[in-house]
Amino acid sequence: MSTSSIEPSTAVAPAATVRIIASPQSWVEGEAVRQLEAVARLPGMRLAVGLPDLHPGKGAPVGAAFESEGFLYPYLVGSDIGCGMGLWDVDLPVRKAKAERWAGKLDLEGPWEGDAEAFLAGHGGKATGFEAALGTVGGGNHFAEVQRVETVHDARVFEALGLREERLLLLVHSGSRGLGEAILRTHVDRHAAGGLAAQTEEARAYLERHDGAVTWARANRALVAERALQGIGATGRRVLDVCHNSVTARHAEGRVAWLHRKGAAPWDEGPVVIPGSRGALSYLVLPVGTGEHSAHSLAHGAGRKWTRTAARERLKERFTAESLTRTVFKSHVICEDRDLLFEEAPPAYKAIDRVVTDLVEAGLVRVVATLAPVLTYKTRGRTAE
DNA sequence: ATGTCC
Repeated sequence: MSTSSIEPSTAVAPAATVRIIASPQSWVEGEAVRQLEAVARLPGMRLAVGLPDLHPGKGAPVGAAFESEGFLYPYLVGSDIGCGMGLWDVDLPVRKAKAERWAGKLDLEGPWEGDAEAFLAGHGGKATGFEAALGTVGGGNHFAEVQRVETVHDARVFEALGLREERLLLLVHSGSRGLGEAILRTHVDRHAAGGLAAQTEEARAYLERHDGAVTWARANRALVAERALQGIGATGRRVLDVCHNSVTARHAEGRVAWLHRKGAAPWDEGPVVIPGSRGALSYLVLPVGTGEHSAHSLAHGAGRKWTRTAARERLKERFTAESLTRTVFKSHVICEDRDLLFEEAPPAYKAIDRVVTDLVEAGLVRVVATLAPVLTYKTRGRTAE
């Protein structure tokens, strides 16, 4: 056995530890693994973790967390800085749900009538020039969804969160809209996918804008929730709000590690919701154990199984658009963009149950409750022929 | 993902 040979490449830049937390049943595309390994070779990278929703992204994979030292990488966070999930406890019993009536009333895309700058200030944010978009849900996989409790698995934690089985919930998935995109573009214009030395003025400036986008995105989810609640004639209380696209400093043993999350929920900020696709359950989970193994991160959703193009092609043969506006839970989907309806259909995503089971078996979470959709808002506009 | 390609 030889112990002396060193790969020339590792002698120059030792690759980070690469770890994928997924059972064989959680199929992970080869391209996503290649992307994870490529990230692991970036200067300063120490740990690259793929979560069970790992799938290929634009250059860097989604459903992953990366820890580096000395350098940070805006490109790994991506353009939707601050994107995440907020959950509201709705002051309305399930039996009062009027999905069809509500469906006609909701508008989460038109400009908000109120004072966006003041709303942002109330949530600790400063004006950025993007306030016209505050309170709009955005496109792609973003949504606002009224939910009901399907099953409570951990009554003690469920009750400690002030939740009640008979009450409706509201889950909002949205981000920083044009703001995060503009911040990343400024970086990419100069550095492409390259990183920033952590001690530089440029890194400091990026982090300041990044943190502003995280605050903006959180305020945005709060305003989307406020508009949705107003639309259904209810009030609500924010139960949790977590961001799954960010870079944050972690201080340990006198060193600073830069924790990048790209489609990875935090393990260290209390309970999180891992949403299923619109036709599947969402999971309210409590992080447990130690987060070291998973870079203090969790899966952020089911994870795409088919590309948007493939989903359109395959699903248009199997389903009508009309049939996709109803789910197996008898819930409604407001999605007047026909292509998006196919792109976001449940079969385009992995099975959320398996993704969550993988997290449970990895000792990362305990399931508190499952949540079923009642009414999902995707989009009203853009009716593509 | 994106005041998204006019």
